[in-house]
Amino acid sequence: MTATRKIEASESKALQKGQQTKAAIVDAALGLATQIGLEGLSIGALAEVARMSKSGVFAHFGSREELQISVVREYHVRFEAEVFLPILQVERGLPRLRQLFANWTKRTSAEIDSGCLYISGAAEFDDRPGPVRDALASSVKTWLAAVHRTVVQAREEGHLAADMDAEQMVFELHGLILALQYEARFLRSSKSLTRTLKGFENILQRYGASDVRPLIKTSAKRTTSTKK
Amino acid sequence: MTATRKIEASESKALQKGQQTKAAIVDAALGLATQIGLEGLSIGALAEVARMSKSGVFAHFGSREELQISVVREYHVRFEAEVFLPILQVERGLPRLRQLFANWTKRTSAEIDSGCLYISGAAEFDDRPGPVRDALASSVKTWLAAVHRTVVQAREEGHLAADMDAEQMVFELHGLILALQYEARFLRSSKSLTRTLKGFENILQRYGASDVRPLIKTSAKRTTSTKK
DNA sequence: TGCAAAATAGCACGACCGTTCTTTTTCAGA
DNA sequence: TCTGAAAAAGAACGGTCGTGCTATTTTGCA
Repeated sequence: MTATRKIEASESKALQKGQQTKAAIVDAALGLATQIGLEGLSIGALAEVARMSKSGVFAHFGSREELQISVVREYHVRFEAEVFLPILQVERGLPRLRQLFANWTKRTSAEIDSGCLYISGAAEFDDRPGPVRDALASSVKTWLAAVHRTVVQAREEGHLAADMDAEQMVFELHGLILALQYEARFLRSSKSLTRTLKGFENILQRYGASDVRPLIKTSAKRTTSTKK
Repeated sequence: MTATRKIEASESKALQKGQQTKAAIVDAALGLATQIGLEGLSIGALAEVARMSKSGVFAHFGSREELQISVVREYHVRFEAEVFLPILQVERGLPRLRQLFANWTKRTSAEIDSGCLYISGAAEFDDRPGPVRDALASSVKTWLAAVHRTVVQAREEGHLAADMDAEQMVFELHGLILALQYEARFLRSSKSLTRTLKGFENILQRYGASDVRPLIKTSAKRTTSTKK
């Protein structure tokens, strides 16, 4: 009893300290991975950035693969916190969908210099099965499902056409983001952001957005749904 | 003079033989690169596939970078031959644009197993300057310019709205292809092809295509004109 | 057929990789 | 302050990498 409590206490304290530096390592690893890719992420380079020894870094993960998975998980948390969670405070329907795409676009634009793990990771692991790929795909699917839910809500609120295809719309929105990343980051095209925003308005119009405005502000006409 | 001719003759013969095996190496390298990426392409693995020694392979290129560039160039040639050149025999305007996108989609679909160098390469080299990146970007820009030209022609033929934004349309088409590749190859979604074709029709309608035919229902290869 | 030259092979190098094992340092709790 | 465990460092391993250098084989023409 007493012995057990003692061990637990020391463990929890030690874990706190250990995971603190581990978090710092993951933070540095995330920076490296978004720049040179998950595959290019090496423990030696990471140790140099983190100002630690190779084995010191390695001990926190046990394998390179586990390190990569930790990076993916951390990216997921940050992506969610930056893009998804804030939109929950915007009223359901078209306003929230607009804010979602605005956040998504903003994040992707900010990543033109750093790189998006969901995109570079997909290219690296698209035919490389394993837990890293699984973690990546799981995160992306979670996000796309959230986008889909937001679209469906907008339809339910009557802000989109009742017979519109939500999955199709998500596919097209995803395409805009991918094109933004590709043309801005790889082709260094400066017009990509404008094209993306314009494409979003086109899609909204296509799917019968009742209120097609280029900007986000003001309130929607109806907050209650007319049709399910 | 005689010496010159002799040297030239022997060189041309030797070059024929040399470049013959070199072509075989590049062919094998292309297969490897589309699977594991340009960065993952190693001379050792390539030598094994080509059933040659490492140094035997290496001698043909002088550096790994030169090998990568050769692969990019070969990919460009094949892409052009498969996607671009055939559409020149279709009448200008909307029919040709339709055929272009059909070929593009077809190629991308076929590459779900093998991988598209223009997409994986972009992710790998988006912030890695150098001749490989230049070769990749140059090829992609050439292709996108061809797409743009085809769109402009369709507008000039009166098949698209006179005031439509050609660059914007190309951007959105590119997004569809990228989403197709991403969702089919990485997320293993079976609906991607249908979504891409539907998205194409949406875009055509958006930009005022005078002849909006659904590509999905009519499986027959009914082109508006086989020869013009 | 002989011969130069091209094509290919063999080999070794330094560098970096992930990983393991051992030793040292750090640090919280009694 | 002492102590034992956790954290970090150090060193070494087998492996692969790209790339030179040197032989050997193959090739095409006089």
